[in-house]
Amino acid sequence: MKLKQSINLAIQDAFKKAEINETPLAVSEATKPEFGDYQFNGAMALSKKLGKNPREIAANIIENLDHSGIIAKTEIAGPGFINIWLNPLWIAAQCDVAEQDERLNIQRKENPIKVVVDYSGPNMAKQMHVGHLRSTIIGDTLANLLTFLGDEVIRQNHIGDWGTQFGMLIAYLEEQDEDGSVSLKDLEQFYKDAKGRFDANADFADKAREYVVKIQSGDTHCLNLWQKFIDISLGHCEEVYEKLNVNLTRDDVRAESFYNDDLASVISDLDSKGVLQESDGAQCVFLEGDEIPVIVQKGDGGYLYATTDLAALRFRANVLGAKRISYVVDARQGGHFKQVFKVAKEAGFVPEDVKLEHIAFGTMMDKGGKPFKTRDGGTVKLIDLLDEAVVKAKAAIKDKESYSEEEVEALAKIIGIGAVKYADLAINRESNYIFNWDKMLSFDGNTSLYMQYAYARIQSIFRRFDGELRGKIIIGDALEHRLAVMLLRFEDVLERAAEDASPNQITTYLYELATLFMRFYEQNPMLKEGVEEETKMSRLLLADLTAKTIKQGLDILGIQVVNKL
RNA sequence: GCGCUUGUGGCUCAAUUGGAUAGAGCAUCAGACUUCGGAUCUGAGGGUUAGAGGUUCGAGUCCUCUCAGGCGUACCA
Repeated sequence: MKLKQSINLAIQDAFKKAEINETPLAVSEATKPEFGDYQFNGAMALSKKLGKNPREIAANIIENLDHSGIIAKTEIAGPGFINIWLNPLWIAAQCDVAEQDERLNIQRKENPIKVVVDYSGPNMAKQMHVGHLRSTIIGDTLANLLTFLGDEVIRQNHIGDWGTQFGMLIAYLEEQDEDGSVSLKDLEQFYKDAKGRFDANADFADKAREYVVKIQSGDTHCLNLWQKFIDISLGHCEEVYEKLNVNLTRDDVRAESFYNDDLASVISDLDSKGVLQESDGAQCVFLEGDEIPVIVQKGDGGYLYATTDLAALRFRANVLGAKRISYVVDARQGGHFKQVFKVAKEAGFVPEDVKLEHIAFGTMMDKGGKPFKTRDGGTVKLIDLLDEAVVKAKAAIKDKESYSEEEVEALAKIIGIGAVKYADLAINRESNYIFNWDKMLSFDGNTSLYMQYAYARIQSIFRRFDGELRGKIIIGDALEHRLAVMLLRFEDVLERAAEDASPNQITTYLYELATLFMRFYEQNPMLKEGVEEETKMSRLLLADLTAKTIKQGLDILGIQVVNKL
């Protein structure tokens, strides 16, 4: 249900009838219940243009506004706000439609586009660490969201599998003379050991350098070793994705190495476009207004990550046909992407109408506001963090006796992982955020557990209710009215979240919805004695729609729900 | 130095993109149970939105300056 749009249409209609020849401002949600459900603030803005008092304009709009359909009541307030109350019968009917519909009456986009979402992007030489968490789950949420709304989403996991370090790593792997499963169990250790060997032994170092050249020139033996290394390393990532309930598979991997053969043509194309310049022996593109150029080829002929990114942009726009390309990458790389996007457009690698965006996010901090590290200052492995979340969740489960061991295990997984993801997604992605176990595993406030609790409570009602859910929703009081309007807002929220690529708009909405439901639940009994059948059914239907909305919202965030908690 | 970015109650975060009296949670204090799941709900106190100017009907949001933090700044990714 595109609620806002429906109201906007009514306003537009009123504008026409009132012969106001302007495009009205969009309505917004009322800031307070006393102000109705929605408010129109456009009268003030028109005051100067039309040379009239805003309240006069507002009155004119209201006179011409249809009060027999969506809108039940309006009033002029303050300098010229129009407060709008929606028609309870209309709201109820819309909720009924949503409740009956698998997609909660949310239509797929009429004009879907192809969107590339580039996220996660782990480095194969190392294990995934906490720094990869945000990219992985924010990107996954965006991909889920756009898919749900009807776009054709192409997930791209741009893994780092190319570069000089791999010569050293595969040379060391070969020397270990085993299938790699043991020594590669801990990639950090393996890297350290390889580096130690590299520094201590000149012959080994020579061999490592030789292997770099060999991989890049397609030597079969070295490529096989490299492939083996990548397979094992990628396997570690997949373990993390599995635990995180993230929808990334091997099919989504389009590694740096994939673009290797395109790099020379990136340079020659830039040259033929006339944007290439030599500076200090390196091949550069100088952008207007920037002092430092984008270096695309080093003095020694080697390529850089800007080169690979340009190749990837070209591929995504032209071969994959993307109209929107979203990079979910740390905010610190903002400068890099700004430049690369500019070069890509200037060189004609990407058509003008393709939207390129850097979905930047802040750094994860510890309680003291410092970058998140282990006690001895090392990076925290993501897998360790997730395992710890499950352990902590298990400890937090009450009444463990009433569950089997498997059930506790399954429950702890969903709760623990869900808590980590929710806590991250609930925060405006651009700001740094403070990682706090106690807060994220709390049942109070805007947490995944509060949401899970609300959901489980509704499921509990339906376990007790052994009838057939029929009848229809009747708005009985102010609280039910607010709850119903909130439920109908879901699509607007999702659209906005998709537009801005900001998952926290979804979490904020879900929290408001759950809070409102809890109040409704306390105040309006369903299964208790003395509740009339009609009222009971209406309330059950509202509860059911709330549960479905929470479930769908969490599903987009990649968080599972449980029926019992 | 230059560039980007952030600054909102004691703490952690919101604020529908310029709208009305800046909202939540935690913490503090005070209430509500023969619990449709109290892991809940109701209420109270707590704010010069870092500071100073400006733009306009209207500013946490836009502009300028100042202060304080973070990050980036030519051949790593």
